[in-house]
Amino acid sequence: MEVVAGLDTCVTVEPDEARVAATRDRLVTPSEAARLADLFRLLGDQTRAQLLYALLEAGELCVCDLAETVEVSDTAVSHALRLLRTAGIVAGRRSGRMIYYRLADAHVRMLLDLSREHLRHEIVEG
Amino acid sequence: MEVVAGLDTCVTVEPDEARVAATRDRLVTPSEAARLADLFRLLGDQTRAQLLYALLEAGELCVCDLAETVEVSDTAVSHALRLLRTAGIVAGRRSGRMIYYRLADAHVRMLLDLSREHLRHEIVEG
DNA sequence: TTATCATTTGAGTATCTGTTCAGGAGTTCG
DNA sequence: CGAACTCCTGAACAGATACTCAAATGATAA
Repeated sequence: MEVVAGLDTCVTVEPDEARVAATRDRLVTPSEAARLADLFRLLGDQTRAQLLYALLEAGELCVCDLAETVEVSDTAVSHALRLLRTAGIVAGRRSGRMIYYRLADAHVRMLLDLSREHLRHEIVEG
Repeated sequence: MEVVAGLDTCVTVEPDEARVAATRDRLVTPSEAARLADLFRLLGDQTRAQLLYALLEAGELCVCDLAETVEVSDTAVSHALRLLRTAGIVAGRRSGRMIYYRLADAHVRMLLDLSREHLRHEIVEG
């Protein structure tokens, strides 16, 4: 806990190296953080978020109904769904000309639920 | 449930207008979705995610320790923290020259926890 | 005071991203 | 077959974004 010499960052105080090392051990690894960030980034777009919450409510919707619900173009929905599909967040089922999409990940469903509650409580509490 | 005429999208099948309208009623509003997307977007960056998970483990860390833990520049950490601080996700406490940051939102803490579990289970299950 | 340290801020820049547009692939029906 | 419909794909463009660098702020110590 003494002063450490010869480094370039805040080295004159105690909880430095030991604390950083201890935290880094239990921490998510950089690649885990990258994967988590990838997941959050997919939810972090208004169009995709609306699509996911629509699927959360309706269970299953085709692209054109999703486009109408969210009020964006079919093409934009299709691009958005491709990202979500590639990540395993949604899955599609073909029926004739239509493709019905649904949520395909229980954990994501929980994340959507939890954060919606977060928002509603936040509004109440101010 | 009959065929509806005179519209521009998939109108030849049943669950169209009624289903869209019903979904849209119970749905999060566009502005709610925007706020939720804003929240997720903040978590959707590797640097910020690592910072948040570091704070989740350590409880409280100063900027320079965060920079060392996450291995990015102090300036980049400061920019990242400003976004998180503005959104109310983290809060800072000044002590001398240092500013110690901590998680400031219980719901975000739950989101971080839940999604970390999601990742670890996903890896086990394939 | 001056010097040093921790953090912040603003500008500049390169990269990423979400949309639109035009066209293609797959399906159904006449 | 061809027409109509649903959906997907790729290119291109505008806007967002995350970093670096240089400079400023706030605090401690000599």
